Amino acid sequence: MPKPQALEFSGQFWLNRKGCGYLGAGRVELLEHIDECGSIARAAKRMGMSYKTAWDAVEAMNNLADRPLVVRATGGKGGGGTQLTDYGKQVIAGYRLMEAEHRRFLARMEAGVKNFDQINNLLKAINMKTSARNQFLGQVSYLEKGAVNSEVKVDLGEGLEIFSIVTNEAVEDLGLVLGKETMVLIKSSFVLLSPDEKLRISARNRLYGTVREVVPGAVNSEVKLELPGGRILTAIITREALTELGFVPGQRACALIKASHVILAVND
Amino acid sequence: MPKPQALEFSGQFWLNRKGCGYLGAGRVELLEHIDECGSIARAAKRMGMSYKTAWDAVEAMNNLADRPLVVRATGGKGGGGTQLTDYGKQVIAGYRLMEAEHRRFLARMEAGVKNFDQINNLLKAINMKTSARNQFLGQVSYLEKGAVNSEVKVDLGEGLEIFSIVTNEAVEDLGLVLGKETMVLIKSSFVLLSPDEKLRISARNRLYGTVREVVPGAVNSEVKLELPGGRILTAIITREALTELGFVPGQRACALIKASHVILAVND
DNA sequence: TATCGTTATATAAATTAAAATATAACGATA
DNA sequence: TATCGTTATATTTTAATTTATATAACGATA
Repeated sequence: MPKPQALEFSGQFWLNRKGCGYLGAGRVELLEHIDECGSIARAAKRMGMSYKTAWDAVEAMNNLADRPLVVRATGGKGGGGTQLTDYGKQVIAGYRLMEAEHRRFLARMEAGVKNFDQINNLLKAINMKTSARNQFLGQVSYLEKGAVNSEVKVDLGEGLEIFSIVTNEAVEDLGLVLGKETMVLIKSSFVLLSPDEKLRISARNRLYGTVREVVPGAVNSEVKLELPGGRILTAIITREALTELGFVPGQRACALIKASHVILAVND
Repeated sequence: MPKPQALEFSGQFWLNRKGCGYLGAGRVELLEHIDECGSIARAAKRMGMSYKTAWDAVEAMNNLADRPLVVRATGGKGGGGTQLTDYGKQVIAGYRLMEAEHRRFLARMEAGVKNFDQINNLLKAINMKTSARNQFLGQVSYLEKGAVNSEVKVDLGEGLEIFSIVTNEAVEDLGLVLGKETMVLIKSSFVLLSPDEKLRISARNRLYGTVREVVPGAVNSEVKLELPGGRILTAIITREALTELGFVPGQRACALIKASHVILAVND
């Protein structure tokens, strides 16, 4: 049994295209400096890179990208210069996001792995894909703690809000606070459907939308409801309920979800 | 808007200790070759590495590890040789696991990111931590497809089995097949508790264990049940139920969980 | 039209990293 | 005690990479 000593996780990642290096940490930094300086030469000097290396990098990136990342001008009032295109700025932002996600991944590994004996099980919990069909992203907009459970409201935008009841332990563990970005998971079999838009029921969550698809089954049927913002909510209802209530595409319907049926998940 | 063209994600990761490089892809490969050859010299030659580089690597690893990864013998019948220690083999296995996890992470990123506009939302779904308190790892041991839903049985070992009802869509998406390693998620509020070990109820899952902890609350109370194999199952029950049924630590109890309340998650 | 600082391109120099080579020490074995 | 193939260590060569340097083209501007 190894001792739980300091083990630091490091890593890097980059994007290739056609087998060639396309975007890496150094190149993105270079692009950012170019954005600030307006010149390849100054950007290279600023980050201690030779001009040739910098120029080659820019050339390679521009060739591999499906549209230019920079526009280069030679001659002119200041002798020329290099500017990022809007697309170039998007690419940088995207790369930074992915890089942050990669760092989180490494941090999670480091935190989860104290020694090599437990690795096997812990690792498998890091990267998961769930069977919950309905997954929406939003921000915590309300949080009320009880003795054991907490009530959490998540704002999904487009006027959509979801209430969830989770344990206080979960609130602590997930670090839920107002404004925190949170993923809402709802198993499709927990979604009740009603054609009545104004019914009185104890279910805390009522989402109104339009039926988009109906897949009948022998026992259960699947109904897809389009919510504001184009989001799709999948519901599983009994065949009996389907024939009785008769949902058809285009029809308005109301989805009902108990707050205690809503699972929350966060990113960090 | 960029075209959704071939974007390959690459990356590498390694472990540091005291700021120095400790374990990387190349070094692990070297160790594996040493394990097969029984000699640093032959291992180096086999993977096209110079002997000095190999020797330096082994030296550095042995110095940084908290116990030796290899034992080196000089002289002797065959002139000497190098063998991996048991710990060294464990370390290799651990590294390979982590590496596989890292590759999966990159593959998920690559699959999720078709273009740079959607990155933001998609990425956030990759790395998640859920509010479901109960998470157990097992293998699919039974799978029966219906018209819309499938019934899945997951074997958790120690005689524990969990049934789950998920949509066929989920079965496809998660790639569930017999033997597949699967994580079982159960929200603690979906767990019913009964002191009666032989009750007749429609809940598909019955897990027997011993009460380990009781946290009373104003409305709901939390009860932790120890299952075979030392696993802990957390249940949230109403205070009313707690006083009526009177669970106390040490008592035997039965946890009841509807199959449709069980969420499955897989790693790949 | 001469000037400017940059891009664009090539070539030489220097630094670095890796590999090849050489050799001593080792200790069971014949 | 001479032999063996390995570990252990230093030294030399080689190769690859990077940097430095040089120079032409550029085009608005004064």
